[in-house]
Amino acid sequence: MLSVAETPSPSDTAAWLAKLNDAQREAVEFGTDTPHSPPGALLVIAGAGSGKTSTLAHRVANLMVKGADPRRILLLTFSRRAALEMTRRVTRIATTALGTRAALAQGLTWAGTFHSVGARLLREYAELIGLAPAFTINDREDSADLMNLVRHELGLSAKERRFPAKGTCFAIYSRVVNTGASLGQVLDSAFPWCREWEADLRMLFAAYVDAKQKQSVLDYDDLLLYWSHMAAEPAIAADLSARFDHVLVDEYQDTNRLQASILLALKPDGRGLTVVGDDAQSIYSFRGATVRNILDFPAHFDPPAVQVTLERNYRSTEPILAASNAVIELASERYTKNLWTDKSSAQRPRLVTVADEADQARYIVEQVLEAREQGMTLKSQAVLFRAAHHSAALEIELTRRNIPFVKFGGLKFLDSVHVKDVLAVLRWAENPRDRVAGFRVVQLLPGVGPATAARVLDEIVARAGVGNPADTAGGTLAAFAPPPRAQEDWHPFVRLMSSVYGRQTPWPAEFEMVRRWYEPHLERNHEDAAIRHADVLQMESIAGTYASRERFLTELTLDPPDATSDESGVPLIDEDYLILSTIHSAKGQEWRNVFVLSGVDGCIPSDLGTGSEEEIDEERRLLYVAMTRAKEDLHIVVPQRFYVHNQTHMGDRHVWASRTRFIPAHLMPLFDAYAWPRVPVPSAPTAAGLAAAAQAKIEIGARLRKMWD
DNA sequence: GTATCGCTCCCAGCG
DNA sequence: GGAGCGATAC
Repeated sequence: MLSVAETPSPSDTAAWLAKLNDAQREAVEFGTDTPHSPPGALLVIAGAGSGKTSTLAHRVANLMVKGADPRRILLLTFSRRAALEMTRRVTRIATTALGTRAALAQGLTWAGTFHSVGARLLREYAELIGLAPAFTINDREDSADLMNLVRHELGLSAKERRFPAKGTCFAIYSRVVNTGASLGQVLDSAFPWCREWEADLRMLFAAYVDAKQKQSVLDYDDLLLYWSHMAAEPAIAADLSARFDHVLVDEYQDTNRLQASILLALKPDGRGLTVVGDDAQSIYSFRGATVRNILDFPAHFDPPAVQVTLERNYRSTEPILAASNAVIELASERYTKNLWTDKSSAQRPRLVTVADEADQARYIVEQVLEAREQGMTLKSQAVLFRAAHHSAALEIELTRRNIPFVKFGGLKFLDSVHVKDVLAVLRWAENPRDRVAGFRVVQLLPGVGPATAARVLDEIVARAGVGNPADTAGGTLAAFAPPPRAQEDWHPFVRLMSSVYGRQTPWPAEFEMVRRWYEPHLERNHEDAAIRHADVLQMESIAGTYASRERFLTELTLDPPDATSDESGVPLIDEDYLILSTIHSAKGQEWRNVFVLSGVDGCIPSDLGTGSEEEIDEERRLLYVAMTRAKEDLHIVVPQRFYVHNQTHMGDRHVWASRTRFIPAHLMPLFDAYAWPRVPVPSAPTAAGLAAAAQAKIEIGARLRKMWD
């Protein structure tokens, strides 16, 4: 990604740094001469494609070269994928730079997401802060389920006016935690239709927190919240912050206030702290991220953090960059730079008008195959979209044409019922107090519903008292009198649970045992048991790669497989396949050929995200992120007509869409605009004439078809 | 108390 | 188009 710097490097600079440009080198070398007594904080503003990952990796490697202990470097990334990539690159660079000391690079063990590092630290310090070390972690769905249990117990579900749904309750709670704002503020700004429930919500959240603590379960937010409180506790704070000489954070524009507070607690004076990000690519405010973190970062410290800006782009051609810059320039608030590049090209980004989603799919397939004919692998091409379901029509067309693809983002493996069932057994085994898991598992038995399940769980907790419920839960189940209809299934169930509570079968054989127990229930409950069974088997092979049940559960919750494909399972690594991805999941990546799906108002911006100026600006940044993923060729496809799926019997069958508002008419000269399929027009057609002709043809065709709808 | 059916509501992005 | 809910049947 880096190209050779235009000025020769000074003679005292090591050869492995010579490839960096001046700004990159400044970021890499800042303060590294005194790695054991680092100077103040460093902020690197890194534009799209400016060699950010490489710069950060070089900085880490450089710290190690100058004598920093890799075991005392904390590297926080946005995703596990990014952490792996970073570790890989640091190792490679360090191997070049360190020569015989290259093995040092293996010591970089503290690289991960805020959540995974938090989970690891919390297990270490659990006893000190009154947390059961065997705590289990609820994903978003589990958390919402627990919120729901509590909601029912408090009688909030029986209000005459409908109380917010479980997911909404959890979203409100999560936002309060992550933004540090008050409940009232959050309701006003993001959930105004729930305003009337403030008092009930407050009560619900208190009970939810209480339930989590009694059950020794943490949700995602708790991983940050406990960490933040732990870091603020004087007795632990000193120990915690002394563990790490250097803390480096990637994608800082997408951190929230809670995460910022953790960093400040770890490095109050900013010494040894490096954050990297780009405010133009901030796209996660829906989960509490605030661009203020990066904007206000320098002023947090005295003296203020040193700022380095990387604005040379090594990724995209000049026309792609010009169009991207123009799009982001229209933001109402804008803080940074224009990117520049010396990669020239005659090809402007394309703005392609097609009739409808079916034509959009056909256009993409045609273009993808044509590019492949010319030697561009499928893997170096990607289709990006705002929401996971936007790619439905395309997926059908790709399957029909036998084009393999892998889709990132959207519905997760872990969201399916059968996967959650199996995981619930394991989570309940790990932590018998986990009520959501237990509730789910017991009800798998035919004849057992919520009432029986609640009684079973109550008895397990009562019998265990303050002791370890894993010791007594098996006995409690054995002694329990099941309802008559569940009689037959009860014994195998007790045998299974006693075995897993007592850890009688080593991991991963235990998984197989659980799977075998689950199979008949799977077949009984699901028509499509065969497909689901394949998922469970796939999970079993993943389970085999983890050292223990606890590791498996933690890792799977914090880093679920993020890709799905047409067939179950991800294609083999050496196969070629097209990339489909939500724009959010495309963060940090790049492809030679990029298609942006449905560049229309209602999709980008999403019709759900046009409430306020801030929301619209975030949607604009999303388009900017999508556009700047492209290296050589960029297609923004604009279908003119959408079928409405969610309609009443006699409802209108389609809507007309217009080009995204983020590309207004005066930006059109930056694009190569045309309609597809191309329509032959006699005598020197103008682009506008072509488009109009195509439009007319489309409209007439549509009307003729509609006669028979 | 549990299972099932049909109706209604609501719909993104993610660790 | 799917999840979640209430009403109804076992």
